[in-house]
Amino acid sequence: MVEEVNDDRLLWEVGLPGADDLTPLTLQLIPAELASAFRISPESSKTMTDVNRASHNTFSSLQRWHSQDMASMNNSNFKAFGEERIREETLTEKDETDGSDPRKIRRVESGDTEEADSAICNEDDSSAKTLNKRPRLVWTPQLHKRFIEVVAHLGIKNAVPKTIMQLMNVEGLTRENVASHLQKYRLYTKRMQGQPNEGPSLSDHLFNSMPEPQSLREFGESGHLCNTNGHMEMPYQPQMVAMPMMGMANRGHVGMPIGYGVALKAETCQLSFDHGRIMANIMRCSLVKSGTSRKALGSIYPGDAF
DNA sequence: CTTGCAATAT
DNA sequence: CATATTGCAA
Repeated sequence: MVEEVNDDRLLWEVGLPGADDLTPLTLQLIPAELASAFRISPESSKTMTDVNRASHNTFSSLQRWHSQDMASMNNSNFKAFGEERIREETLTEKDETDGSDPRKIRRVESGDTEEADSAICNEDDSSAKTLNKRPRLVWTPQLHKRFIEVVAHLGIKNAVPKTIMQLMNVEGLTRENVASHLQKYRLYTKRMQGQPNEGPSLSDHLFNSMPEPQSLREFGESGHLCNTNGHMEMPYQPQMVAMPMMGMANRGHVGMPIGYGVALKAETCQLSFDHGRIMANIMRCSLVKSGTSRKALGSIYPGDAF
């Protein structure tokens, strides 16, 4: 899995919109007002040459960076994400175009698809038999962050397992997973209120290592980030970008936070690395109604990783 | 049917 | 310890 990152093309193929999904170069992509609203500098007309050059530069940067920091990438973040990724790929299997309930994916087949599985949960076959069990979820920092963000954006009122699960939008994540984590999280926060700061309980690494959600909204809340259905659109698509970046990509700001049920669909973007952060300059993009394209490069909302 | 919780199980 | 399950009462 990880090795595939070495294939440059993969970076651009995995998860990127297909040619048909993209707005033709000839079209004006962002209305002036929208552009200013999101502080996207006025678009100078780009030619195919510009686009290609940008792509090339990006490749170069990535390659340089990749080979240069590959060593340091061998640690926690990277590995943690790798695990998460495997899980998602495993659970996702084929069907990725909506449909069906991920919970039902109880691994009906029995022949192959073993490799990933066995790595996580091997065990004897005595009782295993046809009982294909979903590997236990690992709440990686990335996942937890996602969880925290969603919980923070929902009111305490709405922060219930089902809703959280939906908003997290992580393939394979079940309501039970969230419920369990939520239960634990609540205990943690409660315990933290009583004893504001105590000995860094060597336990809750995850919770403790993370800044508490600033605005735990008391009420339903509305406005930004929520569409008329009361749902937020912020797909979690870790497989979108080359893996090595994931550990450090957080907090990279791309233009302006975009909410209001709108997602940024980028055609090409140029990435650079600054102080360990990924800076992305979207050269061509279009605003799409959120939820229409799960394959969009990414939806951006305040604080989201890119 | 979903939640929240506590007790258990893995 | 971290998660998953289960049983029950809202």
